[in-house]
Amino acid sequence: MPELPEVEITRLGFADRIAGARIQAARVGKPLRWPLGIEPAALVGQQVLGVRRRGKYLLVDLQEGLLLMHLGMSGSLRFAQDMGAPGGHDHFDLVTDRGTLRLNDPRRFGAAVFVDGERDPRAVKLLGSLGVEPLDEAAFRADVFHAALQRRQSPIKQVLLAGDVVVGVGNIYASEALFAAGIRPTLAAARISRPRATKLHAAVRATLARAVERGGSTLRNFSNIDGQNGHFQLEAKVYARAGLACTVCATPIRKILQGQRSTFYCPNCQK
DNA sequence: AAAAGCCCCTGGATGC
DNA sequence: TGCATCCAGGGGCTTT
Repeated sequence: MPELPEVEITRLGFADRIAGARIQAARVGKPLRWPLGIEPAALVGQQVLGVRRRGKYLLVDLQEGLLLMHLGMSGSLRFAQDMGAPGGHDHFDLVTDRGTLRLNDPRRFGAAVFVDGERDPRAVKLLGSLGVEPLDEAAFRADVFHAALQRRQSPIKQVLLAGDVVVGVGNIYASEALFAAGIRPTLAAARISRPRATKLHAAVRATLARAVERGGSTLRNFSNIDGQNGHFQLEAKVYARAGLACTVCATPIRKILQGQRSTFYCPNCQK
């Protein structure tokens, strides 16, 4: 579900509201991808310092340690004062004096994991091999991006998705960014010229930034911290548009499978 | 090191 | 209506 824009929209929605809050209780529901790694009761009394994002992970900084949260394919977070009783898909609650942070995740590919810090082995394993942040201008450089692509033989779509070159680009935005750059998703990354890599670099940034502006995409489960849907899906040029006319040239959009994931592209606009 | 497959899990849409 | 099949914003882990 949630790619970088949706995770960032989620973060923006509650980071300021939860910063400074005191944890009063925590509860876990059915098992998520990984166990919390600490007794929920042991979090009580801790203060929440703030919320950062790394790729598609949220890092909730506590006085001692931090909480890594991931939304998986179907997760979403809510933050509210009067949260009410947890439903069948509410699998983690962090109750604070400012409100309750609740993770709802039907498929349970998401997670909430407590670690001592970013140097905790568990954190290193999850965050240590992530690529650069696409919206960080200092970190995401066109020339470095091109050089990284030169070392990869797999199709560019799968390199974008892998997250070890650049993070946060999921299945929707990979297709959208490649369309914006006019690059065929099946093209081997190493065969992309410097000018085209530069164009893709810009397209990745622009696509993600625009999606954040529009509140992310809502296909099925995603809603922001207050339960509202995103709107970027309405602007998708190729994703989930198989058979429909390309908005630029009217050629039917094609759908293919790459690494068990759907890819959408325009066979005329993307070479 | 890189690439390719396999899973984890639930629910909605589609087809017979 | 009932049931089987397919598909879905991810990504860690194992095997080549």
